[in-house]
Amino acid sequence: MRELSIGEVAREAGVPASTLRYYEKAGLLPAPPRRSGQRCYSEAVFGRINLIRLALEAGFTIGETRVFLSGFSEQTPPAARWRTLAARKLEEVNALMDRAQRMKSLLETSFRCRCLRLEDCEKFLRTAKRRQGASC
Amino acid sequence: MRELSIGEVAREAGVPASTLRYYEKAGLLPAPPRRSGQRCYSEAVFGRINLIRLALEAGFTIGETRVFLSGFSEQTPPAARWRTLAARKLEEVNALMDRAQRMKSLLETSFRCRCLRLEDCEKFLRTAKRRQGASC
DNA sequence: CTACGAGTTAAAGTGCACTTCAAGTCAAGC
DNA sequence: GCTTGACTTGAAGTGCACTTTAACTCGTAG
Repeated sequence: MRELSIGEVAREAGVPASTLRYYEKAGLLPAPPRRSGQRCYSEAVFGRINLIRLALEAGFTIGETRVFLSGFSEQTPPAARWRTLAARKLEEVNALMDRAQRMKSLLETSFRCRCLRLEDCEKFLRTAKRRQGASC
Repeated sequence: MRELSIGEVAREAGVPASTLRYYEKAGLLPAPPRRSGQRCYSEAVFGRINLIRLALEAGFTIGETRVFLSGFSEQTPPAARWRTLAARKLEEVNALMDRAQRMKSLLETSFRCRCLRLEDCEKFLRTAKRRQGASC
């Protein structure tokens, strides 16, 4: 299997080397073996990096992402702690999608309509807050 | 129209008073008239606060939110700058929803399946990254 | 008159996710 | 042997969105 320096991993993954070191110190990336002091990665690291980026971009903190990842690497069935986190995060992700959807509606509507006063769009907002589909 | 102190607004809107002052200094909330030095809000402030929270929760920065709000309050047709921002942000919101959807799929799948090794789920991830619906 | 709670300000502090810096190590090329 | 470039470390710095602090002013109740 191909062996990669931190610079190569950084280039291919599109993540700064400093970030990879940071993830390692934070416990998100396992410390790879060293060749004369330098990190020597296998290609498997890319999958791990993708998981980390996905989790962080979905709103996980570093600490939560660590638990999330540990849930995958344990040999035992998913730890209760991980399942709890996953369930809670699923709700958060749902809430995030809700907000994003509302913002999206608001942006799209504001392209179509020509509210001259903020108040009008606040009315839209109040409607959009609970159910979407109001006209402005 | 009802006049409200910063404390009342804070309580009813569920936002700390310090945050309202911060929004004012940042140019997100218009400075309300003062009664013997103290801020005297009208109920209209709640709509504005809702807009701000929605924008921030959808990933707008403070600066972007300021432009976004100014687009609504101008008497002229939407400023070009605002339309540009809105278009760009619409794309970002779409990307955010994409990532959230992938994270959601990943979380839901990891509830259903029992990956014993991280690698298996990385395979899922790679599939999920482009199109969703892979089985683990 | 005094005490109190709620408000005011500028300025400093916080937590997160990185990023940059300073000083040093290492292998390869000239 | 010396230089170069990529790497190493711990520590300090950055940007954002607040939050806390310190010292102060008000209006009202007792």
